[in-house]
Amino acid sequence: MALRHNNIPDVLLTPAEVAKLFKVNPKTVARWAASGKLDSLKTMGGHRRFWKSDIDRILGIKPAETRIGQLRNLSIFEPEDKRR
Amino acid sequence: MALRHNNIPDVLLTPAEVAKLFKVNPKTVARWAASGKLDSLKTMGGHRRFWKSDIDRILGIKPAETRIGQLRNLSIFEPEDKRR
DNA sequence: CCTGACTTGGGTAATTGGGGTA
DNA sequence: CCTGTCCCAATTACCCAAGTCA
Repeated sequence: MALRHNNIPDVLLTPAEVAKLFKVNPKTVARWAASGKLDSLKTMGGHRRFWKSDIDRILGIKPAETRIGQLRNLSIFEPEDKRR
Repeated sequence: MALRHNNIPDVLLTPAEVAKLFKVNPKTVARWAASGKLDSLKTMGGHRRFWKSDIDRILGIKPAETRIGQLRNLSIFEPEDKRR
């Protein structure tokens, strides 16, 4: 799994990041989400975030790892006595 | 294990942890709390902590799919109207 | 030519990110 | 080192008009 500098895997992507991957306008990505073509969740402020696993699967880059699987691997979900 | 106001066992997350989960800046999480969009409590030093169950729910993760969620699924911790 | 479905781009308001500071 | 707060620029959401095409 791709790890960031802080050892936390990238799970969500911003509209701009998705747009760069597909080489489309960020506005187009928003329309994909609005029309249900691409699943997304929203921040408390209403901005969209996309599941990296969805994007990877669509791009055919990686054998899809489930969203839950990715989240489970986050260190903050480990038992507190085994952190760090 | 921290107990929430409704006596349901829960886990607390720091602003940085919540920020990573939502792929936003920690300062954004602080704004959510300051504006009442996200429930939080404050440590004795004035720093915020967030309820993991809140984050899970917003992210669209079913309780059964998380560690703490497994505990919450015990019927004795479930609200009457939601027991199964 | 007209029509309906769809896509694209502009304008505006709101949210977010990053710097500086405490 | 992490966080809270303020400021300002960048990003995004949403609405709506203009354009495309069958």
